[in-house]
Amino acid sequence: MVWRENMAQAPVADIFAGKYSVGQQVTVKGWVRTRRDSKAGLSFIALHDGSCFDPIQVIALNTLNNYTDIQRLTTSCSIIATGVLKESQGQGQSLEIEASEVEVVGWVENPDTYPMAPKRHSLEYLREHAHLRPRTNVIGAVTRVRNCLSQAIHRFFHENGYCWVSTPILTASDTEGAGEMFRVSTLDMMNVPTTEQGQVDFSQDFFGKETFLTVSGQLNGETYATAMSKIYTFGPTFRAENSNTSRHLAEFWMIEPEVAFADLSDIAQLSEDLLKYVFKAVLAERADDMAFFAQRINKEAISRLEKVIEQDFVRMDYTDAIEILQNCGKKFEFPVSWGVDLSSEHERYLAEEHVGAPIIMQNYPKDIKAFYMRINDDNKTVAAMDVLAPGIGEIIGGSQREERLDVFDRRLAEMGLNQEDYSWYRDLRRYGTVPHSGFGLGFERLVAYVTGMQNVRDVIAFPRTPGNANY
RNA sequence: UCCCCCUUAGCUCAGUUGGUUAGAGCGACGGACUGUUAAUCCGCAGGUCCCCCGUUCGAAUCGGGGAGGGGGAGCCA
Repeated sequence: MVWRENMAQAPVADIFAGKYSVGQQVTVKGWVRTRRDSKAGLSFIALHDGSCFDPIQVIALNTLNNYTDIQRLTTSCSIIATGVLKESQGQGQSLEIEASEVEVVGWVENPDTYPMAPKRHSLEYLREHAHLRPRTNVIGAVTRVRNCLSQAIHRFFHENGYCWVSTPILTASDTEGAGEMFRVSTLDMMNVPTTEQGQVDFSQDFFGKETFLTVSGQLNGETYATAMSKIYTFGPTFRAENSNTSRHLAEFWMIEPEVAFADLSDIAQLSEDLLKYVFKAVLAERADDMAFFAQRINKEAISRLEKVIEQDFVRMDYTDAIEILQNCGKKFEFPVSWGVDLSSEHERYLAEEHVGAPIIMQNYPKDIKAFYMRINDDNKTVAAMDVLAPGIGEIIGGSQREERLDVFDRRLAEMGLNQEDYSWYRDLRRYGTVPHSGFGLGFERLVAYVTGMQNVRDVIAFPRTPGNANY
């Protein structure tokens, strides 16, 4: 064992997992959630250390020499408690620690104004105290589930022979078409160098050209997929869009698998397998946190995941979806006809009412999709797919990529894009081209869907949104 | 970027057609009680009614502007 078990500190999760036996001496380190005093001459301290949902109960007898201090403990004081692990005499918990020593490491000054009172707070309020909110039940649970999902995603890809590629965050490619980009520059903004034409002279900038934060690792990912066969990226992504919704962040994390010798149906199946795998992992590994979400956030948090794991995702062609929407007898704010992009109300109707489960929507009109998507034989649609989840909407967007150089060049020309700007991307089609496909999974949307949390700002540690980069 | 809503105690919110001293619950604090479990009971403290300007004898309340927050739409993941 490289990492020796630290006998001086027992994670609360390990205690509840039975890694310590009753009668054994243990030391726990963490923060006070609540303290209750009994006239029987003892205090009950609920201590949490983030390792699991439940706090451990520490019994502090009034025979401790610092018992008067212990009676002043309030929420979030940090303590180290050592004592014997015992079966609890009270209801509500199986195990507790009868402390022989309780060291107060850090007090909470002025408990009256400490922002995280032991009571229910609104999620909006917690957002405004983002540095203290991980100490709460909700955000602690979100944080563990998020971690569980991250680990499960890596495990899924690893077990299936995928290679994790870290694609660049800084990019000079401003032609990715996925949205507004953040500029990255070391130029003196008070004294910007200009060209003779009066434009900003980016040749004097750090990289000698205009650079941005990435909006997608896909194009880079394709280069590695056409060598390593199966790759994925998992990293931060940036969009400078002025989006103010519960589903958008300026900085978010995205998982982008890219697979050579794979067509649209392969990638659709991959998305379904991946989601089911991570759903199972969360239900198995974070039952405690999921029970909390089911109790307090969304009654169906667990049952709907169980249901989704059981059934096949419904595959639906865009063209069929349009027909369903036109014939469903429902009035939509935006009328539906073949060629229009589906809006939230349409996607929500299909996923939540018509099907009641995740939908894999496929084969969209080429005019509403990106330049790199593969043209279908009908010459009207492209091999694109979106996974629409009930309650959250688009969670995955992907496609088969256009691998035929002549078709690709024609598409570029149609869209008024320059071949020179895509020289290395075109090379992939010139040198040993191969059908390949991939998708992007919005990680925060995934965490929100799994937990039932309604706003992606509550499932990332420090959300960045227009007008807000605090902490 | 567009539409709508909100801002009153540490937190969540009431606050009548504009009227004198702005309320409740929770939290905090003090006490009672108790192998308790955001426990219960009693008590106490706590307010720049988001900011600025205006209308008025008088503004938490009405009008204008600003700031912050939320929901929805679009963009997308």
